[in-house]
Amino acid sequence: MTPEEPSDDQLRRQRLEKLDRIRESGTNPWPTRFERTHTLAEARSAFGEDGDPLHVRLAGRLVAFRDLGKLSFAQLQDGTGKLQISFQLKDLGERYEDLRNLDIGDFIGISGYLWRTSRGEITAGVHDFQPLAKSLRPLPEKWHGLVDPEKRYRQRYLDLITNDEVRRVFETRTRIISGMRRWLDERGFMEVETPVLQPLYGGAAARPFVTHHHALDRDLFLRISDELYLKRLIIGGFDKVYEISKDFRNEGIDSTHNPEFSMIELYQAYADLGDVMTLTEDLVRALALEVLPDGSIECAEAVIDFRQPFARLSVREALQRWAGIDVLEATDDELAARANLPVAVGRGKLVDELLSNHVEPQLVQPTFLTDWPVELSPLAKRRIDEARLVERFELFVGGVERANAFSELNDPIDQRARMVDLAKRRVAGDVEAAPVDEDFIEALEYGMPPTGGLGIGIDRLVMLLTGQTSIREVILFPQMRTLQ
RNA sequence: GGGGGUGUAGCUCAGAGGCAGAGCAGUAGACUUUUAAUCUAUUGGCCGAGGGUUCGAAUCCCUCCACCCUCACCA
Repeated sequence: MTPEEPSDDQLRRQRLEKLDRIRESGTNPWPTRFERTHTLAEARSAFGEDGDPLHVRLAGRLVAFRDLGKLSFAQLQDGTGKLQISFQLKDLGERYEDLRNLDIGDFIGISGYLWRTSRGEITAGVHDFQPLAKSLRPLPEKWHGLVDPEKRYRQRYLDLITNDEVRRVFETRTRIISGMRRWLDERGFMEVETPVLQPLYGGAAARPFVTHHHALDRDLFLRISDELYLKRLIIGGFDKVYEISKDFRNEGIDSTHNPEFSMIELYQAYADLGDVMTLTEDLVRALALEVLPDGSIECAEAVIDFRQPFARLSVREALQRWAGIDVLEATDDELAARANLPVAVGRGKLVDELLSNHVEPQLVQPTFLTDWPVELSPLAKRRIDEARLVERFELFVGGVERANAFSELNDPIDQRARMVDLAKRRVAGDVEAAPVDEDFIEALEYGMPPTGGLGIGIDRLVMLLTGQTSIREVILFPQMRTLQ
C-alpha cells in the first residue's frame, strides 16, 4: 500500500517540482508557526451583519480550488469546518502567480478580509498567503470521496479528511464516552486504572493474548477484563469505582468483534442487581438523549425509542416463548436435543446456544434478559430462591448484547468452587475457561460487601447510537491483516 | 474454517477472448463571482500477485494475497 520507497509517479513528481519552486523563492514549505486570529468556524460567525470588513488570519487545508482567471476561489478546511477563500489578481499582484505552486491537500495560512459573495457565501479575500505544509500526495476525489472500505480503514486519515459523516461518528463516540464519565463522576463514582498486563487473566470467557516480560522472565496476559481488579478495589473500600478500559481477546474478527475493544466496567458497593438495572437504563437513556436529537434511532429495521421503559424478561420465560423449552425442568438430554448439540458440551453451553439462536435475535427493543443459569456466570451471586440461577442481566438492543451485569459473588467458598470447576473445563480442553485466581479468592476472604457490577461494550453502544452496523465503523484503526 | 462477492489510472467506476476506457484530479491554455465552476487540449496503467489454456487473456482455468457479506466460532 504505502511503499517504503515513495513511488515517483507523475503526480508526486509534479508536486515535488512545485516544492522546489517554493524553496527557490526563499519560502519555507513547512514553517514552524502561523498565528491565526480565528478558526474557520469562528471566522464564519465573526462576519457580522454590519458589513464592516473584518481582518482575519486563517489557516487550514486546501480542499478545493476553482481558477476563474484573474480571480480564484478555494476552500479551506480545519477541525471546525470549511470556509471559502478568494484570490484576486488586483489584490495579490505578482504573487497571484504563486498560486500555481499550491495543490489541493496543502496547508496554507492566509491573511485578508471577510466578505460575502453575490451568492451569499462568506469568503475570506486573501491579501497574503503562505504555505504551512506542502502536500506531496493527491487526496481522494472531491465528489465520491474515499469509498473502498479497505483503504478507509488502513488510511483512516484520508477517510476523515474526505468523509464528513465518518468524522461525525467519531466525534459522537467521544461525546458518548465523555458523557459517560461526566454522568458517573456526578454520581460519586471514582475513575481508576488497573493493570493491562496481568499475571493471571480472568473476569470473562476468552482466549487471552500472551506476552513476555524479559526482566521478570515470565509470561503476562493482556487483560480480557478488569473485573477482578475492580472488585479488589471494592474490597479495599472504594465503594463506587469504574474503569474505561481497552480489553483484548484472542478470537475471531467480524462486524461485532475486534481483538482490542473498549469496555466500561463499574462496581457499586451495597447495590443489588435492581439498582444496577436502574442505573444502566438511566445511563443509556441519558447518553441516547444527549447524542440523538429525538432520543430514537433506527436499528435492525425497527425504531428504538430510548425514552420508552426497557423491557424485562427472564431467561426461562424467553426460552419458553421462543425455543419452547423450560430450562429449569428440561433434562440435559432434552436441552441437547433442542440445541442440536451433544450433551457433553455441558448445560451452560446448551442454554447459551439456545439463547443465541432463538432468543437474542428477538430482542430488538431494549430488553434486560435476567436470571441466568449459574453455569454461564461463574462470578455472579446465586439467587436466594433458586440456586441454579444467578442474579444477572444482559441488556440486548437490536438483537446484540450491549451490557452485562450481576450481583457480584462475594462468598469466597462458592467462588473458589466455581473457579475450580472452570479450571476443570480448562483442563478438559475449553481454551476459554479462566484459571483459578487464588490471589483474588484470598482478597474475597477478607470480605467484599454486597456489590452490583456492570460492564458495557463501548464500541457496541457507539454502534447503536450512531446507527452503524460494523464495529470497524466506530473504531478508528480496526485490526487489519498486514500487507506484505 | 465453509459459502458468496470484490480487486482495472491518484480517487470513483465502465470494460466479460481481439488496440486499455470514462468522470474527477493532474498538466497546458481561456475566463473577475465560482460552489462537483465552465470551455479547449493533454499526460497518466505490472488490469491485486503467480502460474496455465489460447494465434491472442483485464476477460477463461488453477494457486495465492487483501477486503466485504454470510455461516461457523466467539457470554
